[in-house]
Amino acid sequence: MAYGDKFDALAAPTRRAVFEKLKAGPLSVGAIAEGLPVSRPAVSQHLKVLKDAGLVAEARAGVRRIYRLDVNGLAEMRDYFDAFWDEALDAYRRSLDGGDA
Amino acid sequence: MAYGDKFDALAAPTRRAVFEKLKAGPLSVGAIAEGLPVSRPAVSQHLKVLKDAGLVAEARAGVRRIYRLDVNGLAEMRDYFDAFWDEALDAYRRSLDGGDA
DNA sequence: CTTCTTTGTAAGTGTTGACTTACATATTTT
DNA sequence: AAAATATGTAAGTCAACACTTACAAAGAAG
Repeated sequence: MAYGDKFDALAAPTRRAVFEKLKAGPLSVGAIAEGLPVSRPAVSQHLKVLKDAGLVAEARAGVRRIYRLDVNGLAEMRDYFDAFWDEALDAYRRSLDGGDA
Repeated sequence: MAYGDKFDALAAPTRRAVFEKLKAGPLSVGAIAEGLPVSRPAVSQHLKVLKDAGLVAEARAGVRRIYRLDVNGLAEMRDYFDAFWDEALDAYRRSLDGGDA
């Protein structure tokens, strides 16, 4: 739920690959694992991390599980960056103002 | 230089703490380490990772080294998110259009 | 109901990396 | 030039974690 978990989740390259595959649209676990250089269980584990971090969501369809990006989680990260950006620029402006007056 | 390194760099909690401290403005290594629950050399190592990732920059001032946020690196991450966001929304819209027509 | 498909989970392994202490280096100060 | 300050680097340790294979579960299909 915290953005820290999201950064953590996106740190591992394979997990980022999984994440980026879902950018094109919802996919089953098998479809995600296809083409990736790791085993299918590994993909399952990565999906669990991404899901716990709130970056992907899951829907059951028969025996398959369809994963998709979680728009709320994405928005949280974007907001974090926007806020960070604002604060950093703010501090920079302040340093110019009162820097050596 | 790739955004992957940036995600990597921001994955470790202590390193994120270092990063966030610099949000308020440039600081020396000692000042950054102050209050953090790790040794000063650990902070030096974290700063190296952040610098290699292009997230912070360094300036020498006498015997001290002043670290500050690297605005270009921040912009790269923001751009990555913006692009990701756009692509994801695009795919979502396409799925609504041709989904079951 | 048995079989096949799709997925999650358990257990084990090897590597990475975050951290520590000890030391080297460079600049300021006296 | 000697002492003190501020930092980077080397070496070693310990835990976390990404990955594997083997197994369990649950629904689809024959």
